[in-house]
Amino acid sequence: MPDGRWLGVDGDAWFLVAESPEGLVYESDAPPERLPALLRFDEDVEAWNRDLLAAAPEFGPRVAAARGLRMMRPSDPVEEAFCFLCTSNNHLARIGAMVRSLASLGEPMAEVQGHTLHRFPTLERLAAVPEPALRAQGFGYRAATIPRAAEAVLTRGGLDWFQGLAQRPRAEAHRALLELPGVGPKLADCVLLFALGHLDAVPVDTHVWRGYCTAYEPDWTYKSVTARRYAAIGDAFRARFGRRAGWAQQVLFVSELRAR
DNA sequence: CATCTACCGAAC
DNA sequence: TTCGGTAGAT
Repeated sequence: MPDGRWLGVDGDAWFLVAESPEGLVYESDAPPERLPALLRFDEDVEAWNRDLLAAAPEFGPRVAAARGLRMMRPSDPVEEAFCFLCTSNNHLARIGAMVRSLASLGEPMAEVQGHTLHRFPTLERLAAVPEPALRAQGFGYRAATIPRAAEAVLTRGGLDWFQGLAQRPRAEAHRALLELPGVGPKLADCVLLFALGHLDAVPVDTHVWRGYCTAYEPDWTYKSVTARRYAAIGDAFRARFGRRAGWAQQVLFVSELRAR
């Protein structure tokens, strides 16, 4: 919003959030516990950081640099997956435009501050979107993968199948997500970490790769991210940080970003 | 196994 | 011209 507030949707709820010296002040159509749940205010981030520092003291400066970071817990894995489908090989401004474009295909759910807010479109709706329509909206080659990925999810059982991945072992759920068109190892790990509650998933993007190579594998710096090296980073994080591996990734990611 | 290239727009 | 995940070829 122009006034610095943030207006957004998660699943079937909208939130209008402002920062104040006393903390977050917000309006929403959801019960009061919904935003704290979305931002994991019910979790003890300081304890997470203590776990990180106990396992890796060299994370000290990164933990300090990542102060204020929240790892979100979005409610709908479908919404999460298709938003992440927009992020591959892409920049933030364009991602935002694409996500808003997808959202506009969903059912209107509220009118807030003059903005019409929409639920994220259903899998059926996404599967039926003509590729040319998305091309015209600037989706580029993702215009083809988005409807195909929606079709692939429907073939496997739709939303129930997707939500069921939260109960499967992480490695198995990762393999299942890789079968979706346009979803590679990084996007699969993002969906596992944020939407499916697999807190030991470690998405490796360009920033995490750079930070990891600098700190732990200097010989890899000018090499490419192969499937083997990708997996090795996640395994190393899980061996070192256990259930905090995903949080360690978040801290590494944000500290790298903020150092640029 | 790893490396290369195409994909599409944005930013340099 | 470089950047950035995925997919397919080599």
